Amino acid sequence: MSETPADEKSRKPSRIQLKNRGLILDAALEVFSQHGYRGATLDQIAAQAGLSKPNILYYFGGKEDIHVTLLNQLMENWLDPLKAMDPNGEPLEELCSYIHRKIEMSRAYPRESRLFANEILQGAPRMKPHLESGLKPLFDEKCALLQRWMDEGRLAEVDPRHLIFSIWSTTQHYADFDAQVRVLIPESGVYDGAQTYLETLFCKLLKP
Amino acid sequence: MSETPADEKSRKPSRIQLKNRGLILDAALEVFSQHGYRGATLDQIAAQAGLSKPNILYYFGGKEDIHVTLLNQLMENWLDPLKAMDPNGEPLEELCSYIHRKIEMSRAYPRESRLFANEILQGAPRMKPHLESGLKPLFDEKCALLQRWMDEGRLAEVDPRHLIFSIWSTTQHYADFDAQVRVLIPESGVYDGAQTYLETLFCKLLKP
DNA sequence: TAACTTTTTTACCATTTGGTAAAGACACGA
DNA sequence: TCGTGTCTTTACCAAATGGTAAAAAAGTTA
Repeated sequence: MSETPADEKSRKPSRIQLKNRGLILDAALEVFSQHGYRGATLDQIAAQAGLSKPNILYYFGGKEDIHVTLLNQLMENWLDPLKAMDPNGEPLEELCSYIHRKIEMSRAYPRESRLFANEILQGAPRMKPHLESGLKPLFDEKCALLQRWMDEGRLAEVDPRHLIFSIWSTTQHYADFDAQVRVLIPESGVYDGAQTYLETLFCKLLKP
Repeated sequence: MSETPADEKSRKPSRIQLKNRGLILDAALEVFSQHGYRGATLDQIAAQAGLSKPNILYYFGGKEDIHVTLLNQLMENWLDPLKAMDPNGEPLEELCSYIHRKIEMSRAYPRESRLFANEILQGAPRMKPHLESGLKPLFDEKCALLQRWMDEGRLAEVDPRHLIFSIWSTTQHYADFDAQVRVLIPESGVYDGAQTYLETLFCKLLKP
């Protein structure tokens, strides 16, 4: 009669379940984003969450289950800024605000960025399907949109695919390579400088 | 009387030592670059190298020793392209050929790029000293050079530090996020497209 | 409060992992 | 070919790791 909370079928999660699953996912995000999947241990996650290891396995089916849950959650939020690029907006404006959102995400959610980076670095073993089914169609759609804007002469002509790559890489760099950035630019306010610089970079490139 | 080959003092490494240390380092590069330090195992490295685990520990002091050796080796080659930026050259030309060299390294040495990315992602625990003593001075020097060029009106004015970051991130992206790039651009010839795009990007930005 | 369910802890276990000891195989100069 | 030092293998080990069973504790509800 009783069911594991992790079970899809379980009716409504109790207050305690909600709280603890949240604690665990947050702890796991911390640990996975720092050490990658194989480098992270359940003990570390347990310690970070302030729970015992068996208690964690009461809420999740196992290490992999936690990781997959995190990646699924991530994928949704991660695509949002790109989705928000409006086909009916002003091209340059849309791109600038896309860049702006991406930098903001890098600043606000560096752990998520590193979790993603780790997964891709290691060959995306648990995420390739998601990339193909979720990211690829969106990517193609937005590439087509950019191409249309270029054909209409509203943006300078460049390869839209590499354009998107360069936006991703430059913005995520500040989260993913934080350790390096901190060494080279000890002061704070790095993100503000990045914001200004990247806006210039892409505006100069794309102004028709 | 006999000494470990790993010992600094050992006279000259024998033919066998040279070959096997090479095999091991190459195997370790493969494994570490894919799984990060904690995710890699000596057994994997041993299998990849075609040697037994104890045999590997005959040539290196331990897992960490191998990793550190790799990182040291890496650091040298990694700084070369930046070092090669000539203060007496033509600014735009120097920067373009720097970008060119960086892309070539991304194409030719993706494992090295991922090894580095992994280390930084995880907070650079074994590399922070190197970053401070090796990279930082060079970075500052080249930033000053770029600033001078800008002051002389030979380059457009931008923050040199973010300029360098953006060159690093865009070029290394193709090695580090290879798994993602492959999903989104299945064809070959990605690097040629990147070369063209990035040259446009930075030329438009920097043309005075 | 009594009965029942949900949550947490304690005590384990099998496997993997980094590493070692010591015997055996090999290379090579005298 | 013999002996000496170099290299490799076999057989281990202690610690760490993902995971489980089952009892104890804490909530919840009638």
